[in-house]
Amino acid sequence: MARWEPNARERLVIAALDLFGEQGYDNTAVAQIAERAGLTKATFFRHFRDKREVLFAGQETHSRLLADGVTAAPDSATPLEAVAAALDGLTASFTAAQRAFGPRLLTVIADNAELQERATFKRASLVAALTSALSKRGVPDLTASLAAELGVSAFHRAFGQWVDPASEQTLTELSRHALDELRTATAALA
Amino acid sequence: MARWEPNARERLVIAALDLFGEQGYDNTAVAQIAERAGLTKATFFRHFRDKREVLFAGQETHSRLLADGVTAAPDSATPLEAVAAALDGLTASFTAAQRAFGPRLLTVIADNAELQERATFKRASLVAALTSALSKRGVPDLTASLAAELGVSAFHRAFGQWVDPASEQTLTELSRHALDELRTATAALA
DNA sequence: CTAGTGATGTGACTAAGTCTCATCACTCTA
DNA sequence: TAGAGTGATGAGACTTAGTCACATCACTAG
Repeated sequence: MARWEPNARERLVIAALDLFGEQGYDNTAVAQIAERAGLTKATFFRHFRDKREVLFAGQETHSRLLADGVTAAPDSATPLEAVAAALDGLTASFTAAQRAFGPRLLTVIADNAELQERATFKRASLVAALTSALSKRGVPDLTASLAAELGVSAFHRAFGQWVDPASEQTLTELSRHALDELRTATAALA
Repeated sequence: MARWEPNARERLVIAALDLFGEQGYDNTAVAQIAERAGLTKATFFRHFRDKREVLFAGQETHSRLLADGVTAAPDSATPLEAVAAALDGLTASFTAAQRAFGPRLLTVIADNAELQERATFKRASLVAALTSALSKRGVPDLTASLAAELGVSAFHRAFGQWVDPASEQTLTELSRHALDELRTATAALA
């Protein structure tokens, strides 16, 4: 038998998602989340910087995956091709569990301004990570940030579709398709 | 003589900017800001939703200006031309006082993660306002959000340059130029 | 068997943000 | 001109996010 029940972090995330769904984010205290997970408030804050973060844990990993994907792309790849490669790496990392929790997660976030703010910031962090990785390949600043923006847009659109139980395509497929659409729309713009 | 000293809101903004600059955002309590402005904590929160908001007041106005600018653009205007017109309207609304406070404002924001998060969210609100105004003109979704993103990017780049005391160009000129550069970079992308 | 070590609990503390009620200076109206 | 609003403010209590110092406890390495 373990010293403590394992997976404290995961238990906290699930408790939080459940409670936010049942009562709303504002009506749920951190102490209550911790209690449902069999822990205390202090332990919650050892795992997450703040109350919002419990729904966004692990996003640093996504930034890393994107950056690594860009770095690993062949020198001959155009900026958008490097972004596409990075998206393949990122999307491949998603699990069925993440898909299953997706709809509830998106609903809870959509219902609360604080959470939308955090989500927006996380999105911007992904863009920044991609931009910086592209810059290191010698891509000019403006081009890099545009390509990064397209990549993250594609990912978010794809994630929204993937999470729909009716969807039958892979997250990777959806993401490639979304990036293609965005590239086309971009070409039509200028 | 007035019932109360006028311009409570403005006094709060200035007190906050001063104190954040002197002591840092985290080391400044709302009660302290209110005190320096000759008011109390409760009054502060009657003027601003939260502590961050004191540095971002009036941004709803910017969203409205952008949306109105897009709506007012001639039917014949392309999406990017409508965005350019909206930027002209927005940038024309900025005052010398805003330019003077700019550097301190940007410094304070750059030094604090909470404030960066709020700034990112405000930026996203501008993009959303522009996107929605473009959609109402019949611009397809993807095109609308891309054009909106370009517009807000241009504005932010321009604002950063304008606020530099060494700069001699108008905010409007800088913004037009930034949008041109972004359009060019976009064309090179696809 | 003992000295760590790392995750957790405890409880006190600060400050953000909310809320209710009182005040006060001015305005409008009879 | 008295008296009834009115709107911005003050006072102060209250909840909860977030921090911190210190204790505990179960396991591990020597």
